[in-house]
Amino acid sequence: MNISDVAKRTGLPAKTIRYYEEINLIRPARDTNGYRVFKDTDVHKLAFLGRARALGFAIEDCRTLLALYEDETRASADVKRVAQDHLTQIEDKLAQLESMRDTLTHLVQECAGDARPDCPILKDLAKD
Amino acid sequence: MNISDVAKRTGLPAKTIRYYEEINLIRPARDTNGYRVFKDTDVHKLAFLGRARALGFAIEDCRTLLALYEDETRASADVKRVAQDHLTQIEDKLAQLESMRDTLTHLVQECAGDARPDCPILKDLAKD
DNA sequence: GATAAGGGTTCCAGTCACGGGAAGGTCAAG
DNA sequence: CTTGACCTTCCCGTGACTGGAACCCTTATC
Repeated sequence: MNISDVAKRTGLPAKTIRYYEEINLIRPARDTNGYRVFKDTDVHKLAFLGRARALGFAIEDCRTLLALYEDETRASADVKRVAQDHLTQIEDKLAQLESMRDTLTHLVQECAGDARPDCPILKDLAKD
Repeated sequence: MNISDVAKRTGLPAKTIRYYEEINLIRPARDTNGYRVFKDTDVHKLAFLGRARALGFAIEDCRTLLALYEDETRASADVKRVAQDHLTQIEDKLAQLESMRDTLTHLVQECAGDARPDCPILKDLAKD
């Protein structure tokens, strides 16, 4: 299978697939003409990576998860720890964004949004 | 005032202040020895920028907001639009993160997290 | 007068996970 | 034989800094 077929199947851009090879997440074979040749296992790994990325895991986490996936003697605790750490980071980020949203929502509501220069948003940003 | 004093006052790292000068957000004067010399207006601008960044505004938005702040004939509608657009982006990001959090929370709960290899997290990532 | 500490300066490289685009090789169809 | 759609590698740019090297300036101390 060539790269564009794999891209269609996995939903990943070809660029991304090449990048994943470059950083050794996958190692597709090569045809005599230099084209990458993907086996089902490659496609499967890429789909795995795509889903892990969609859950927000960093590339290095994805590498770890893939290694755990391929290690049949893994402990589920190792997987859980990676996921739990990531979940904690997401929750931190959420709290931060919610705080921003709350402040911004308030400021936007206060602002008349007309032709006059008076603006509580700027006033807040410029407060001493 | 030298850069480290400004860093203390604004809470911004000196590196960041130099960066803001490099991209022309501020233009501090220079002493004969080459040191940056910050006036109160510079410090004020930097504090403004720090607060805008803390609300998640992109640097280019900060540039716009600063320009609006300094333009006494601005329309508050222009400020509000920038803030509203940013707020919308934050809400999109929030929805995305919440979706990740929900999925991850569920998966983490399902995972035994013990020495056995069986793991619903990996199972989910590897699903067809 | 030498030196050391603690400022300051510039410049370069790295971060993260790709995306865009150029230059060029390969393949199947008409 | 050419056209068009593939494929390849390589290099640059993204955002907003951060770290570090190499070097200059000032002040205090020995």
